[in-house]
Amino acid sequence: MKTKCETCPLRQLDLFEDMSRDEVQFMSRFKTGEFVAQPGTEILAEGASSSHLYTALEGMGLRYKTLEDGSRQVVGFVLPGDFIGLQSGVMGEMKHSVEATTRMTMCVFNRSDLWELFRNQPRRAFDLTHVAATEEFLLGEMLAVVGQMDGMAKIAWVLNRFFRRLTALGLNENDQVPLPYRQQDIADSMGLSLVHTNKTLAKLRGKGVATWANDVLTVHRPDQLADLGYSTGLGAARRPLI
Amino acid sequence: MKTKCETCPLRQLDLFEDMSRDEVQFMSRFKTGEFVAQPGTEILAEGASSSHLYTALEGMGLRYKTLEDGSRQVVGFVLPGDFIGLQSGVMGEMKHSVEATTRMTMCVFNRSDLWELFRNQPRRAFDLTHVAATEEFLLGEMLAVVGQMDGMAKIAWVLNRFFRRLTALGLNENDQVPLPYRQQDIADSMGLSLVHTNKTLAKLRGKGVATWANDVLTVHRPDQLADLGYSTGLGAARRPLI
DNA sequence: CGGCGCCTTGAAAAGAATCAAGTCTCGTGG
DNA sequence: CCACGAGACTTGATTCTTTTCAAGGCGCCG
Repeated sequence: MKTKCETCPLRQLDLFEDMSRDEVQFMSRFKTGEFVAQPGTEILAEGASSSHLYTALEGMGLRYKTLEDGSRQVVGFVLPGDFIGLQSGVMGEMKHSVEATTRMTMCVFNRSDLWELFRNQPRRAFDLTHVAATEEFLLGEMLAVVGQMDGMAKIAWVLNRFFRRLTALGLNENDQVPLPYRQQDIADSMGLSLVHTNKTLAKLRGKGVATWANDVLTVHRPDQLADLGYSTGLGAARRPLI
Repeated sequence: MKTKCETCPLRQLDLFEDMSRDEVQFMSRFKTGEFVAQPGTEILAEGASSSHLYTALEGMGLRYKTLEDGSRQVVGFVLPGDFIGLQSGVMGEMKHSVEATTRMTMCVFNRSDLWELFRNQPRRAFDLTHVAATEEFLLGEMLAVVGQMDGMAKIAWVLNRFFRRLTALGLNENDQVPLPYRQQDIADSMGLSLVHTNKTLAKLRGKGVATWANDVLTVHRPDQLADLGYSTGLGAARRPLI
Protein backbone atom coordinates (compact mmCIF):
# COMPACT_ATOMS: atom_id res chain seq x y z
CA MET A 1 0.00 0.00 0.00
CA LYS A 2 2.11 2.80 -1.30
CA THR A 3 -0.27 5.72 -1.27
CA LYS A 4 -1.44 6.97 2.08
CA CYS A 5 -4.69 8.86 2.34
CA GLU A 6 -2.90 11.49 4.38
CA THR A 7 -0.73 12.32 1.42
CA CYS A 8 -3.14 11.42 -1.37
CA PRO A 9 -1.94 13.25 -4.46
CA LEU A 10 -5.45 13.55 -5.84
CA ARG A 11 -6.82 15.40 -2.86
CA GLN A 12 -4.31 18.16 -3.43
CA LEU A 13 -5.96 19.04 -6.71
CA ASP A 14 -8.38 21.92 -6.86
CA LEU A 15 -10.81 19.61 -8.59
CA PHE A 16 -11.53 17.78 -5.37
CA GLU A 17 -13.05 19.04 -2.17
CA ASP A 18 -11.08 19.28 1.01
CA MET A 19 -11.45 16.78 3.79
CA SER A 20 -11.28 17.26 7.52
CA ARG A 21 -8.54 15.60 9.49
CA ASP A 22 -11.10 13.29 11.01
CA GLU A 23 -12.42 12.30 7.62
CA VAL A 24 -8.97 11.56 6.30
CA GLN A 25 -8.36 9.39 9.30
CA PHE A 26 -11.56 7.51 8.68
CA MET A 27 -10.76 7.04 5.01
CA SER A 28 -7.38 5.76 5.96
CA ARG A 29 -9.04 3.00 7.96
CA PHE A 30 -11.69 2.49 5.31
CA LYS A 31 -9.05 1.86 2.69
CA THR A 32 -7.93 -1.72 2.98
CA GLY A 33 -5.32 -1.81 0.28
CA GLU A 34 -4.41 -1.10 -3.29
CA PHE A 35 -5.11 -3.02 -6.42
CA VAL A 36 -3.41 -2.86 -9.78
CA ALA A 37 -5.35 -3.84 -12.87
CA GLN A 38 -3.55 -4.60 -16.09
CA PRO A 39 -4.70 -3.12 -19.40
CA GLY A 40 -7.72 -4.89 -20.82
CA THR A 41 -8.68 -6.41 -17.48
CA GLU A 42 -12.25 -6.45 -16.27
CA ILE A 43 -12.43 -4.83 -12.85
CA LEU A 44 -16.12 -5.32 -12.18
CA ALA A 45 -18.60 -7.26 -14.24
CA GLU A 46 -22.17 -6.29 -14.98
CA GLY A 47 -24.43 -8.26 -12.71
CA ALA A 48 -21.65 -9.07 -10.27
CA SER A 49 -21.95 -8.36 -6.59
CA SER A 50 -18.50 -7.27 -5.58
CA SER A 51 -17.35 -7.29 -2.00
CA HIS A 52 -14.95 -4.51 -2.86
CA LEU A 53 -15.34 -0.92 -3.91
CA TYR A 54 -12.66 1.19 -5.48
CA THR A 55 -11.43 4.66 -6.15
CA ALA A 56 -9.23 5.09 -9.20
CA LEU A 57 -5.85 6.52 -8.29
CA GLU A 58 -4.02 6.26 -11.57
CA GLY A 59 -4.77 5.15 -15.09
CA MET A 60 -7.93 5.15 -17.15
CA GLY A 61 -10.72 2.74 -17.81
CA LEU A 62 -14.24 2.60 -19.07
CA ARG A 63 -17.73 1.62 -17.99
CA TYR A 64 -19.94 -0.18 -20.46
CA LYS A 65 -23.06 -2.23 -20.89
CA THR A 66 -23.32 -5.11 -23.29
CA LEU A 67 -26.66 -5.57 -25.03
CA GLU A 68 -28.22 -8.84 -26.07
CA ASP A 69 -27.44 -8.24 -29.71
CA GLY A 70 -23.78 -7.92 -28.89
CA SER A 71 -23.52 -4.18 -29.27
CA ARG A 72 -21.82 -2.22 -26.54
CA GLN A 73 -22.72 1.09 -24.97
CA VAL A 74 -19.94 2.88 -23.15
CA VAL A 75 -21.65 4.66 -20.27
CA GLY A 76 -18.64 6.45 -18.90
CA PHE A 77 -14.91 6.80 -18.73
CA VAL A 78 -13.04 6.15 -15.51
CA LEU A 79 -10.42 8.73 -14.68
CA PRO A 80 -8.34 9.24 -11.54
CA GLY A 81 -10.55 10.18 -8.62
CA ASP A 82 -13.60 8.32 -9.88
CA PHE A 83 -15.42 5.98 -7.55
CA ILE A 84 -16.13 2.49 -8.82
CA GLY A 85 -18.73 0.08 -7.58
CA LEU A 86 -21.30 2.31 -6.00
CA GLN A 87 -24.15 0.43 -7.61
CA SER A 88 -22.82 -2.82 -6.31
CA GLY A 89 -22.42 -1.20 -2.92
CA VAL A 90 -25.95 0.07 -2.52
CA MET A 91 -28.03 -1.94 -4.99
CA GLY A 92 -26.34 -5.29 -4.60
CA GLU A 93 -25.02 -5.67 -8.10
CA MET A 94 -23.27 -3.73 -10.82
CA LYS A 95 -25.39 -2.46 -13.65
CA HIS A 96 -22.46 -2.07 -15.99
CA SER A 97 -18.98 -3.50 -16.36
CA VAL A 98 -15.78 -1.63 -15.64
CA GLU A 99 -12.63 -2.37 -17.58
CA ALA A 100 -9.12 -1.03 -17.29
CA THR A 101 -7.90 0.56 -20.50
CA THR A 102 -4.43 1.35 -19.25
CA ARG A 103 -2.75 -0.06 -16.21
CA MET A 104 -4.76 1.18 -13.26
CA THR A 105 -4.04 1.60 -9.59
CA MET A 106 -7.00 1.71 -7.26
CA CYS A 107 -7.75 2.16 -3.58
CA VAL A 108 -9.69 -0.80 -2.27
CA PHE A 109 -12.54 -0.60 0.23
CA ASN A 110 -14.66 -3.30 1.79
CA ARG A 111 -18.28 -3.18 0.93
CA SER A 112 -19.07 -4.47 4.40
CA ASP A 113 -17.55 -1.30 5.87
CA LEU A 114 -19.95 0.84 3.89
CA TRP A 115 -22.60 0.58 6.52
CA GLU A 116 -20.20 1.93 9.13
CA LEU A 117 -19.59 4.89 6.86
CA PHE A 118 -23.28 5.68 6.76
CA ARG A 119 -23.62 5.21 10.48
CA ASN A 120 -20.60 7.12 11.70
CA GLN A 121 -19.60 9.48 8.96
CA PRO A 122 -22.68 11.37 7.83
CA ARG A 123 -20.55 13.85 6.00
CA ARG A 124 -18.88 11.09 4.01
CA ALA A 125 -22.26 9.48 3.39
CA PHE A 126 -23.45 12.77 2.02
CA ASP A 127 -20.40 12.92 -0.21
CA LEU A 128 -21.12 9.45 -1.47
CA THR A 129 -24.61 10.53 -2.41
CA HIS A 130 -23.06 13.55 -4.03
CA VAL A 131 -20.91 11.26 -6.14
CA ALA A 132 -23.96 9.26 -7.13
CA ALA A 133 -25.81 12.43 -8.10
CA THR A 134 -22.83 13.64 -10.10
CA GLU A 135 -22.75 10.36 -11.94
CA GLU A 136 -26.44 10.76 -12.67
CA PHE A 137 -25.79 14.24 -13.97
CA LEU A 138 -23.04 13.06 -16.27
CA LEU A 139 -25.22 10.34 -17.70
CA GLY A 140 -27.94 12.91 -18.26
CA GLU A 141 -25.51 15.06 -20.20
CA MET A 142 -24.39 12.12 -22.26
CA LEU A 143 -27.96 11.14 -22.94
CA ALA A 144 -28.76 14.64 -24.14
CA VAL A 145 -25.75 14.64 -26.42
CA VAL A 146 -26.33 11.17 -27.81
CA GLY A 147 -30.02 11.79 -28.22
CA GLN A 148 -30.01 15.25 -29.75
CA MET A 149 -26.75 16.13 -31.44
CA ASP A 150 -25.26 15.10 -34.76
CA GLY A 151 -22.00 13.28 -35.26
CA MET A 152 -19.72 16.28 -35.35
CA ALA A 153 -21.20 17.80 -32.22
CA LYS A 154 -21.01 14.49 -30.38
CA ILE A 155 -17.34 14.00 -31.12
CA ALA A 156 -16.47 17.61 -30.38
CA TRP A 157 -18.33 17.40 -27.11
CA VAL A 158 -16.65 14.26 -25.88
CA LEU A 159 -13.18 15.45 -26.86
CA ASN A 160 -13.80 18.76 -25.16
CA ARG A 161 -14.93 17.00 -22.02
CA PHE A 162 -11.80 14.91 -21.94
CA PHE A 163 -9.66 17.91 -22.53
CA ARG A 164 -11.16 19.89 -19.70
CA ARG A 165 -11.32 17.06 -17.24
CA LEU A 166 -7.78 15.91 -17.88
CA THR A 167 -6.59 19.47 -17.66
CA ALA A 168 -8.23 19.76 -14.25
CA LEU A 169 -6.35 16.63 -13.28
CA GLY A 170 -3.12 18.37 -14.15
CA LEU A 171 -2.41 16.21 -17.17
CA ASN A 172 -2.37 19.00 -19.72
CA GLU A 173 1.02 19.81 -21.21
CA ASN A 174 1.07 22.26 -24.11
CA ASP A 175 -2.57 21.69 -24.98
CA GLN A 176 -1.92 17.99 -25.07
CA VAL A 177 -3.61 15.47 -22.85
CA PRO A 178 -3.25 11.69 -22.71
CA LEU A 179 -6.17 9.87 -24.30
CA PRO A 180 -5.41 6.16 -24.41
CA TYR A 181 -8.75 4.95 -25.73
CA ARG A 182 -9.52 3.44 -29.10
CA GLN A 183 -11.79 5.11 -31.63
CA GLN A 184 -14.18 2.25 -31.13
CA ASP A 185 -14.57 3.26 -27.47
CA ILE A 186 -15.56 6.79 -28.40
CA ALA A 187 -17.88 5.48 -31.09
CA ASP A 188 -19.60 3.18 -28.60
CA SER A 189 -19.97 6.00 -26.13
CA MET A 190 -21.59 8.39 -28.59
CA GLY A 191 -23.77 5.87 -30.39
CA LEU A 192 -21.91 6.25 -33.67
CA SER A 193 -20.33 3.70 -35.95
CA LEU A 194 -16.58 3.36 -35.95
CA VAL A 195 -16.37 4.52 -39.54
CA HIS A 196 -18.39 7.64 -38.95
CA THR A 197 -16.39 8.44 -35.85
CA ASN A 198 -13.19 8.09 -37.77
CA LYS A 199 -14.37 10.38 -40.55
CA THR A 200 -15.54 12.97 -38.09
CA LEU A 201 -12.19 12.93 -36.32
CA ALA A 202 -10.56 13.40 -39.70
CA LYS A 203 -12.71 16.48 -40.28
CA LEU A 204 -11.70 17.98 -36.96
CA ARG A 205 -8.11 17.31 -37.85
CA GLY A 206 -8.58 18.89 -41.24
CA LYS A 207 -10.12 21.99 -39.73
CA GLY A 208 -7.15 22.32 -37.45
CA VAL A 209 -9.33 22.14 -34.35
CA ALA A 210 -8.03 19.03 -32.66
CA THR A 211 -5.82 16.07 -33.42
CA TRP A 212 -5.99 12.74 -31.70
CA ALA A 213 -3.25 10.30 -32.46
CA ASN A 214 -0.97 7.94 -30.60
CA ASP A 215 -3.03 8.13 -27.45
CA VAL A 216 -2.55 11.87 -27.27
CA LEU A 217 -5.22 14.47 -27.87
CA THR A 218 -3.98 17.84 -29.03
CA VAL A 219 -6.45 20.69 -29.01
CA HIS A 220 -5.36 23.53 -31.27
CA ARG A 221 -8.53 25.61 -31.01
CA PRO A 222 -10.18 25.03 -27.63
CA ASP A 223 -12.80 27.70 -28.30
CA GLN A 224 -13.84 26.24 -31.64
CA LEU A 225 -13.99 22.77 -30.15
CA ALA A 226 -16.30 24.04 -27.43
CA ASP A 227 -18.49 25.80 -29.96
CA LEU A 228 -18.94 22.64 -31.99
CA GLY A 229 -20.11 20.69 -28.98
CA TYR A 230 -22.38 22.09 -26.35
CA SER A 231 -21.30 23.91 -23.24
CA THR A 232 -21.69 21.44 -20.48
CA GLY A 233 -22.09 23.18 -17.19
CA LEU A 234 -20.15 21.91 -14.22
CA GLY A 235 -16.81 22.47 -15.80
CA ALA A 236 -15.00 23.64 -12.75
CA ALA A 237 -17.32 22.24 -10.12
CA ARG A 238 -15.45 20.56 -7.36
CA ARG A 239 -16.43 17.10 -6.37
CA PRO A 240 -15.89 15.00 -3.31
CA LEU A 241 -13.21 12.34 -3.42
CA ILE A 242 -14.00 8.97 -1.91
CA MET B 1 -51.91 17.56 4.30
CA LYS B 2 -54.23 14.78 3.49
CA THR B 3 -51.89 11.85 3.19
CA LYS B 4 -50.16 10.65 6.31
CA CYS B 5 -46.91 8.77 6.04
CA GLU B 6 -48.33 6.21 8.43
CA THR B 7 -50.98 5.30 5.91
CA CYS B 8 -49.08 6.11 2.72
CA PRO B 9 -50.81 4.22 -0.08
CA LEU B 10 -47.58 3.88 -2.03
CA ARG B 11 -45.71 2.09 0.69
CA GLN B 12 -48.30 -0.68 0.66
CA LEU B 13 -47.24 -1.64 -2.85
CA ASP B 14 -44.88 -4.54 -3.35
CA LEU B 15 -42.79 -2.27 -5.51
CA PHE B 16 -41.51 -0.37 -2.51
CA GLU B 17 -39.46 -1.55 0.40
CA ASP B 18 -40.85 -1.70 3.87
CA MET B 19 -40.00 0.86 6.49
CA SER B 20 -39.53 0.48 10.21
CA ARG B 21 -41.89 2.21 12.56
CA ASP B 22 -39.10 4.54 13.55
CA GLU B 23 -38.38 5.44 9.98
CA VAL B 24 -42.01 6.15 9.25
CA GLN B 25 -42.08 8.40 12.26
CA PHE B 26 -39.05 10.25 11.06
CA MET B 27 -40.46 10.65 7.57
CA SER B 28 -43.63 11.95 9.05
CA ARG B 29 -41.66 14.76 10.67
CA PHE B 30 -39.52 15.19 7.59
CA LYS B 31 -42.57 15.76 5.45
CA THR B 32 -43.63 19.35 5.84
CA GLY B 33 -46.67 19.37 3.61
CA GLU B 34 -48.18 18.58 0.28
CA PHE B 35 -48.03 20.41 -2.97
CA VAL B 36 -50.28 20.17 -5.97
CA ALA B 37 -48.90 21.08 -9.38
CA GLN B 38 -51.24 21.77 -12.26
CA PRO B 39 -50.67 20.19 -15.68
CA GLY B 40 -47.94 21.92 -17.63
CA THR B 41 -46.45 23.51 -14.55
CA GLU B 42 -42.72 23.56 -13.99
CA ILE B 43 -41.94 22.03 -10.60
CA LEU B 44 -38.19 22.53 -10.60
CA ALA B 45 -36.10 24.42 -13.11
CA GLU B 46 -32.71 23.42 -14.43
CA GLY B 47 -30.09 25.44 -12.62
CA ALA B 48 -32.40 26.31 -9.77
CA SER B 49 -31.48 25.68 -6.17
CA SER B 50 -34.70 24.64 -4.57
CA SER B 51 -35.21 24.76 -0.84
CA HIS B 52 -37.72 21.96 -1.20
CA LEU B 53 -37.52 18.35 -2.22
CA TYR B 54 -40.43 16.21 -3.25
CA THR B 55 -41.75 12.73 -3.61
CA ALA B 56 -44.44 12.24 -6.22
CA LEU B 57 -47.61 10.84 -4.68
CA GLU B 58 -49.98 11.03 -7.61
CA GLY B 59 -49.87 12.04 -11.23
CA MET B 60 -47.11 11.98 -13.80
CA GLY B 61 -44.47 14.34 -15.00
CA LEU B 62 -41.22 14.43 -16.86
CA ARG B 63 -37.61 15.43 -16.43
CA TYR B 64 -35.87 17.17 -19.29
CA LYS B 65 -32.86 19.19 -20.29
CA THR B 66 -33.02 22.03 -22.78
CA LEU B 67 -30.04 22.43 -25.07
CA GLU B 68 -28.71 25.66 -26.46
CA ASP B 69 -30.09 24.96 -29.90
CA GLY B 70 -33.56 24.68 -28.44
CA SER B 71 -33.86 20.93 -28.66
CA ARG B 72 -35.05 19.06 -25.65
CA GLN B 73 -33.91 15.78 -24.16
CA VAL B 74 -36.33 14.04 -21.84
CA VAL B 75 -34.14 12.33 -19.27
CA GLY B 76 -36.86 10.58 -17.37
CA PHE B 77 -40.50 10.26 -16.53
CA VAL B 78 -41.78 10.99 -13.06
CA LEU B 79 -44.22 8.45 -11.72
CA PRO B 80 -45.72 8.03 -8.26
CA GLY B 81 -43.02 7.15 -5.75
CA ASP B 82 -40.25 8.97 -7.56
CA PHE B 83 -38.06 11.36 -5.64
CA ILE B 84 -37.59 14.82 -7.11
CA GLY B 85 -34.81 17.25 -6.37
CA LEU B 86 -32.01 15.03 -5.22
CA GLN B 87 -29.48 16.86 -7.35
CA SER B 88 -30.57 20.15 -5.92
CA GLY B 89 -30.37 18.63 -2.47
CA VAL B 90 -26.82 17.36 -2.66
CA MET B 91 -25.21 19.29 -5.49
CA GLY B 92 -26.82 22.64 -4.90
CA GLU B 93 -28.73 22.94 -8.13
CA MET B 94 -30.91 20.95 -10.46
CA LYS B 95 -29.32 19.60 -13.59
CA HIS B 96 -32.61 19.16 -15.36
CA SER B 97 -36.10 20.60 -15.17
CA VAL B 98 -39.12 18.76 -13.85
CA GLU B 99 -42.55 19.45 -15.23
CA ALA B 100 -45.97 18.14 -14.32
CA THR B 101 -47.73 16.48 -17.22
CA THR B 102 -50.91 15.72 -15.36
CA ARG B 103 -52.05 17.22 -12.12
CA MET B 104 -49.54 16.05 -9.53
CA THR B 105 -49.62 15.72 -5.78
CA MET B 106 -46.31 15.66 -4.00
CA CYS B 107 -44.93 15.29 -0.50
CA VAL B 108 -42.80 18.29 0.38
CA PHE B 109 -39.56 18.16 2.35
CA ASN B 110 -37.21 20.89 3.45
CA ARG B 111 -33.79 20.73 1.99
CA SER B 112 -32.41 22.09 5.25
CA ASP B 113 -33.64 18.98 7.03
CA LEU B 114 -31.63 16.77 4.72
CA TRP B 115 -28.58 17.09 6.86
CA GLU B 116 -30.46 15.80 9.84
CA LEU B 117 -31.47 12.80 7.81
CA PHE B 118 -27.87 12.00 7.08
CA ARG B 119 -26.87 12.57 10.68
CA ASN B 120 -29.62 10.69 12.45
CA GLN B 121 -31.09 8.27 9.98
CA PRO B 122 -28.24 6.35 8.40
CA ARG B 123 -30.66 3.82 7.03
CA ARG B 124 -32.66 6.55 5.29
CA ALA B 125 -29.44 8.13 4.05
CA PHE B 126 -28.50 4.78 2.58
CA ASP B 127 -31.88 4.59 0.90
CA LEU B 128 -31.41 8.02 -0.56
CA THR B 129 -28.12 6.91 -2.05
CA HIS B 130 -29.93 3.85 -3.30
CA VAL B 131 -32.41 6.09 -5.05
CA ALA B 132 -29.57 8.05 -6.63
CA ALA B 133 -27.92 4.87 -7.81
CA THR B 134 -31.20 3.60 -9.23
CA GLU B 135 -31.58 6.84 -11.12
CA GLU B 136 -28.10 6.40 -12.46
CA PHE B 137 -28.94 2.89 -13.54
CA LEU B 138 -32.06 4.02 -15.36
CA LEU B 139 -30.16 6.69 -17.22
CA GLY B 140 -27.57 4.10 -18.17
CA GLU B 141 -30.31 1.91 -19.60
CA MET B 142 -31.78 4.80 -21.52
CA LEU B 143 -28.39 5.76 -22.84
CA ALA B 144 -27.80 2.23 -24.08
CA VAL B 145 -31.17 2.18 -25.80
CA VAL B 146 -30.83 5.62 -27.34
CA GLY B 147 -27.26 4.98 -28.37
CA GLN B 148 -27.53 1.48 -29.80
CA MET B 149 -31.04 0.57 -30.87
CA ASP B 150 -33.08 1.51 -33.92
CA GLY B 151 -36.39 3.34 -33.89
CA MET B 152 -38.66 0.36 -33.51
CA ALA B 153 -36.66 -1.10 -30.64
CA LYS B 154 -36.53 2.26 -28.87
CA ILE B 155 -40.27 2.75 -28.99
CA ALA B 156 -40.98 -0.84 -28.02
CA TRP B 157 -38.59 -0.57 -25.11
CA VAL B 158 -40.03 2.59 -23.69
CA LEU B 159 -43.62 1.41 -24.03
CA ASN B 160 -42.72 -1.86 -22.39
CA ARG B 161 -41.06 -0.04 -19.53
CA PHE B 162 -44.12 2.09 -18.95
CA PHE B 163 -46.34 -0.93 -19.10
CA ARG B 164 -44.36 -2.84 -16.51
CA ARG B 165 -43.79 0.04 -14.18
CA LEU B 166 -47.38 1.20 -14.25
CA THR B 167 -48.51 -2.35 -13.73
CA ALA B 168 -46.30 -2.56 -10.66
CA LEU B 169 -47.99 0.61 -9.44
CA GLY B 170 -51.33 -1.14 -9.70
CA LEU B 171 -52.55 0.94 -12.61
CA ASN B 172 -53.03 -1.90 -15.04
CA GLU B 173 -56.61 -2.75 -15.92
CA ASN B 174 -57.17 -5.26 -18.68
CA ASP B 175 -53.74 -4.71 -20.20
CA GLN B 176 -54.40 -1.02 -20.27
CA VAL B 177 -52.33 1.55 -18.43
CA PRO B 178 -52.67 5.33 -18.33
CA LEU B 179 -50.06 7.10 -20.43
CA PRO B 180 -50.83 10.81 -20.51
CA TYR B 181 -47.78 11.97 -22.41
CA ARG B 182 -47.60 13.40 -25.91
CA GLN B 183 -45.81 11.65 -28.74
CA GLN B 184 -43.35 14.51 -28.72
CA ASP B 185 -42.34 13.58 -25.17
CA ILE B 186 -41.55 10.03 -26.16
CA ALA B 187 -39.72 11.25 -29.25
CA ASP B 188 -37.59 13.60 -27.15
CA SER B 189 -36.79 10.84 -24.70
CA MET B 190 -35.63 8.38 -27.34
CA GLY B 191 -33.78 10.83 -29.55
CA LEU B 192 -36.18 10.40 -32.44
CA SER B 193 -38.12 12.90 -34.49
CA LEU B 194 -41.82 13.29 -33.86
CA VAL B 195 -42.62 12.04 -37.34
CA HIS B 196 -40.58 8.91 -37.02
CA THR B 197 -42.01 8.20 -33.60
CA ASN B 198 -45.49 8.54 -34.96
CA LYS B 199 -44.82 6.19 -37.83
CA THR B 200 -43.24 3.64 -35.55
CA LEU B 201 -46.22 3.74 -33.24
CA ALA B 202 -48.42 3.20 -36.28
CA LYS B 203 -46.41 0.10 -37.14
CA LEU B 204 -46.81 -1.33 -33.68
CA ARG B 205 -50.50 -0.66 -33.94
CA GLY B 206 -50.64 -2.31 -37.34
CA LYS B 207 -48.86 -5.39 -36.02
CA GLY B 208 -51.39 -5.64 -33.27
CA VAL B 209 -48.70 -5.43 -30.59
CA ALA B 210 -49.68 -2.26 -28.77
CA THR B 211 -51.99 0.68 -29.21
CA TRP B 212 -51.52 4.06 -27.62
CA ALA B 213 -54.36 6.50 -27.98
CA ASN B 214 -56.28 8.92 -25.80
CA ASP B 215 -53.70 8.78 -23.04
CA VAL B 216 -54.14 5.05 -22.68
CA LEU B 217 -51.63 2.42 -23.67
CA THR B 218 -53.07 -0.98 -24.52
CA VAL B 219 -50.62 -3.83 -24.87
CA HIS B 220 -52.07 -6.70 -26.84
CA ARG B 221 -48.92 -8.80 -27.07
CA PRO B 222 -46.69 -8.16 -24.05
CA ASP B 223 -44.24 -10.86 -25.09
CA GLN B 224 -43.80 -9.48 -28.60
CA LEU B 225 -43.39 -5.98 -27.24
CA ALA B 226 -40.66 -7.19 -24.92
CA ASP B 227 -38.93 -9.04 -27.77
CA LEU B 228 -38.83 -5.93 -29.91
CA GLY B 229 -37.15 -3.90 -27.19
CA TYR B 230 -34.44 -5.24 -24.96
CA SER B 231 -34.94 -6.99 -21.69
CA THR B 232 -34.12 -4.46 -19.09
CA GLY B 233 -33.12 -6.13 -15.87
CA LEU B 234 -34.55 -4.77 -12.65
CA GLY B 235 -38.13 -5.31 -13.62
CA ALA B 236 -39.39 -6.38 -10.27
CA ALA B 237 -36.64 -4.97 -8.10
CA ARG B 238 -38.00 -3.22 -5.08
CA ARG B 239 -36.87 0.25 -4.37
CA PRO B 240 -36.86 2.45 -1.30
CA LEU B 241 -39.51 5.10 -1.02
CA ILE B 242 -38.49 8.50 0.24
C1' DC C 1 -66.97 29.59 -35.91
C1' DG C 2 -62.05 29.94 -35.64
C1' DG C 3 -57.73 28.86 -33.91
C1' DC C 4 -54.61 25.98 -31.60
C1' DG C 5 -52.46 21.74 -30.17
C1' DC C 6 -51.68 17.25 -31.36
C1' DC C 7 -51.77 13.37 -34.39
C1' DT C 8 -51.11 11.44 -39.21
C1' DT C 9 -49.16 10.67 -43.71
C1' DG C 10 -46.52 11.29 -48.07
C1' DA C 11 -42.34 12.83 -50.41
C1' DA C 12 -37.69 14.46 -50.61
C1' DA C 13 -33.20 15.16 -48.45
C1' DA C 14 -29.54 14.02 -45.55
C1' DG C 15 -26.86 11.97 -42.06
C1' DA C 16 -25.08 7.73 -40.59
C1' DA C 17 -24.52 2.67 -41.12
C1' DT C 18 -22.73 -0.87 -43.71
C1' DC C 19 -19.66 -2.94 -47.01
C1' DA C 20 -15.18 -3.40 -48.72
C1' DA C 21 -10.43 -2.69 -49.14
C1' DG C 22 -6.02 -1.12 -47.96
C1' DT C 23 -2.39 0.85 -44.72
C1' DC C 24 0.48 0.90 -40.64
C1' DT C 25 2.47 -0.69 -36.42
C1' DC C 26 3.89 -3.94 -33.45
C1' DG C 27 4.82 -8.37 -31.43
C1' DT C 28 5.70 -13.26 -32.49
C1' DG C 29 7.84 -17.03 -34.42
C1' DG C 30 10.20 -19.38 -38.11
C1' DC D 1 16.25 -10.95 -39.63
C1' DC D 2 12.27 -11.08 -41.95
C1' DA D 3 7.69 -12.98 -42.87
C1' DC D 4 3.24 -13.00 -40.83
C1' DG D 5 -0.88 -11.97 -38.40
C1' DA D 6 -3.55 -9.31 -35.27
C1' DG D 7 -5.45 -4.99 -34.07
C1' DA D 8 -6.28 -0.35 -34.99
C1' DC D 9 -6.83 3.37 -38.17
C1' DT D 10 -8.28 5.22 -43.05
C1' DT D 11 -11.00 5.94 -46.96
C1' DG D 12 -14.27 5.37 -50.85
C1' DA D 13 -18.75 3.63 -52.39
C1' DT D 14 -23.31 2.15 -51.52
C1' DT D 15 -27.46 1.54 -48.85
C1' DC D 16 -30.84 2.77 -45.70
C1' DT D 17 -32.65 4.59 -41.55
C1' DT D 18 -34.17 8.84 -39.91
C1' DT D 19 -34.90 13.74 -40.54
C1' DT D 20 -36.86 17.48 -42.62
C1' DC D 21 -40.44 19.56 -45.28
C1' DA D 22 -45.23 19.97 -46.32
C1' DA D 23 -50.09 19.49 -45.63
C1' DG D 24 -54.25 17.82 -43.98
C1' DG D 25 -57.33 16.10 -40.28
C1' DC D 26 -59.38 15.94 -35.79
C1' DG D 27 -60.97 17.48 -31.32
C1' DC D 28 -61.44 21.04 -28.03
C1' DC D 29 -62.07 25.59 -26.05
C1' DG D 30 -62.90 30.54 -26.17
